[in-house]
Amino acid sequence: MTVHTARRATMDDVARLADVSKATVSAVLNSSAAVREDTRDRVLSAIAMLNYRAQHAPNGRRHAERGASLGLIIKEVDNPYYAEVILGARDVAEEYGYTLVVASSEGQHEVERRAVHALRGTGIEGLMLTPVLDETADLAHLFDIKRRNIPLVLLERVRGLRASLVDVDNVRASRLAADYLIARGHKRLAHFAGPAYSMHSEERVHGVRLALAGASHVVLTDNDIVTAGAHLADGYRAALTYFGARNATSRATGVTCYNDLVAIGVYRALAELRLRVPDDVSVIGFDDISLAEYAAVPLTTVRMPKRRMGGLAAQMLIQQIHSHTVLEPRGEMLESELVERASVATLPNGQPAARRRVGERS
Amino acid sequence: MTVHTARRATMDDVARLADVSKATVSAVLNSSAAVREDTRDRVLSAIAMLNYRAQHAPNGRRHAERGASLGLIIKEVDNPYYAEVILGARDVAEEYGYTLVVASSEGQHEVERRAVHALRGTGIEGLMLTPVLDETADLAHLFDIKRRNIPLVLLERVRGLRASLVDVDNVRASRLAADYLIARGHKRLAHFAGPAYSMHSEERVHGVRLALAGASHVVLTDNDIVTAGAHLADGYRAALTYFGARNATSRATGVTCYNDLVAIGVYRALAELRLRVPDDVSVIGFDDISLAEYAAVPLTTVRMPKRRMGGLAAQMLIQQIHSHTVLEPRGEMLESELVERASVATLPNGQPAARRRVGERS
DNA sequence: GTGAAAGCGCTAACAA
DNA sequence: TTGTTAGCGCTTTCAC
Repeated sequence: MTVHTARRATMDDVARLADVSKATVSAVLNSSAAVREDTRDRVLSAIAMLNYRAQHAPNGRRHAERGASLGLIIKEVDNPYYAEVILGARDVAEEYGYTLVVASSEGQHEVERRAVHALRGTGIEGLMLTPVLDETADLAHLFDIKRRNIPLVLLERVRGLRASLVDVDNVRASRLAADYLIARGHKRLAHFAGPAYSMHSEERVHGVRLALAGASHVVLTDNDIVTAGAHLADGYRAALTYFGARNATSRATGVTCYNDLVAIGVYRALAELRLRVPDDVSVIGFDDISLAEYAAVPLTTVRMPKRRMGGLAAQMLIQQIHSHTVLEPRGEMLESELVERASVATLPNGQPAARRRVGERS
Repeated sequence: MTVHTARRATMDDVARLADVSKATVSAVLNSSAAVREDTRDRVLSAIAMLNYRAQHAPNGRRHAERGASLGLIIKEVDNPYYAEVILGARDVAEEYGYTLVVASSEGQHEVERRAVHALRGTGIEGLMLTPVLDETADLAHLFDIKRRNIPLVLLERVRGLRASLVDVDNVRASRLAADYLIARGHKRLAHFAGPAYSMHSEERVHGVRLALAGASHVVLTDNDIVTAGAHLADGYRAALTYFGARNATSRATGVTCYNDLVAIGVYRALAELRLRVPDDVSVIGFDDISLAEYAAVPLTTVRMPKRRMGGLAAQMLIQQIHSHTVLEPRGEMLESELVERASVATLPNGQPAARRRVGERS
């Protein structure tokens, strides 16, 4: 009975079938005017009949009324770090009446590209982005955003793209974590690094290397920098391999990790290998997710100002949105600090632990 | 110099300022046709001048081309449970070429309402939702979705709304967790419950009560059901209060928790109170987030099929979207299972632990 | 390469 | 309560 047209049903189709005008259909859809019961029903069943779904209308009042939204693209859904960033952005967004919608690239460049495209299509007012950086990185979709003058804030630097940025000096933060281990008397270090698509991971590795460069009596070979990843299982596997293949004289006594999740994974591997934290191995994490405080051995870590990063990014984005002129890109570097807990031991010749801050403006 | 109009600049404004036609502006924005270098530049600087940002066009080809998206509204950003659900939904969405965009209500009904509204406005093709249920729950925005025939899948039942559903029988799952404790010889139980806005929390409390009803020799007073929440800190605080105020004879020897996060929070409180898991207190979580396996004492818990829930929801949603007819709402109940790890002790008269499954179809 | 004009699917104003 | 008509801002022919 039904005539199957290839195209999607339109409001006109519904109006025709229900034998009313488009205006009436619009009215029942939006409750914008009173419609008699039976007319309403006719319209509704016509909608059901045709499986009609409204498209978009770029129209006067209504267009402004509908809740505006801000987009955020992250790289890992199952990473509490991003959860905190989201929360920070969300709070500010809500405060200004925006709904925050988030998508994740899961570290895949192509997915990021499509997400940007899709989000752009959904009519968000502005976009925050933690970019995926791989060697093949094609930035076309980002230049597209710039060309269209869509407000944009980056949460990790992209070389060659002039855009607002909120970030932390990861080199410095990571370096001072390694320095902390060195100051505690550790002579042999290791670093469990993050995923390849992360500029932050690169920076953190670099920070560790810088610390070592300033301490000639401390050892860290290329084999002591092991690629783990961003998750619990990554740290677990990497540590199992690293410590499983080494004895007390050939392994590091202190390790820094890409993030807290990796550190907790390392914990587990250590436990299985009957190595105690911090007696046998000292561990430092990164990010300071809430879990760090809840670990059996509370984790010493570098605190990232996650909520502030998200909040500030949203703030800057909204500022761009509200501006009547094009704003100059702005770069904000936030500070991090070392949080001392119980996962680092002071070795015989080390300086005793004392609260110290990392990355403060002198 | 600039004349400030209240309204947002339109394509016409840009065209006029650049002294070209709208068609040309459209061409440079979409790279849909070749435009001479200098014309392009004129257009681009006109865009910058006016801070023009494109609005939406509900148009022929282009409209279909732009990446389609699916919406998902969750209740807690910083809960790994949802991260897994998202991942499941995301995988299926990607498989079918959709981008998943997620928003969070953070348990607030009003925020949910606005998120639904905003997402609807962004032109998503369908919506998945974990509804906030509070006493004042106004369902208008959900009926709105139905009225507009926007494909919808619920991830928690809403009374009075006929819509597709993916869920787990939480009463049963929770009940069997309590049964497990009873079978291990525990005579006094407690339950650390979740947030008020969660139907699942209610169901889990109910499940515990049912288990108790079938075991007259086991004690659980109203005081043994304590409202904690959904996070680490909630479990920590609740357990500190509960166990801090009781001695060995007046406290539970086995507790079940709303979720794993609460359980890990309970762990910490117990450690501070010098109570050991499972020697002094046995703990069961809920959800089986990956952290459960990584806890110092691996956590026994009820595994929710999180990824499958998300994946199935997306599947059902896409099916509705692709359908040329309106589909009947479909309800899928998924199965959960008890995962035995190390956090439950068998008491003198209890049956020894043995792998057992919860909620299997006989 | 570029512009004029027609049209997209929708909402809004007003008359009936 | 309903239909007519006139837009909304954008894309897309199709001449030139």
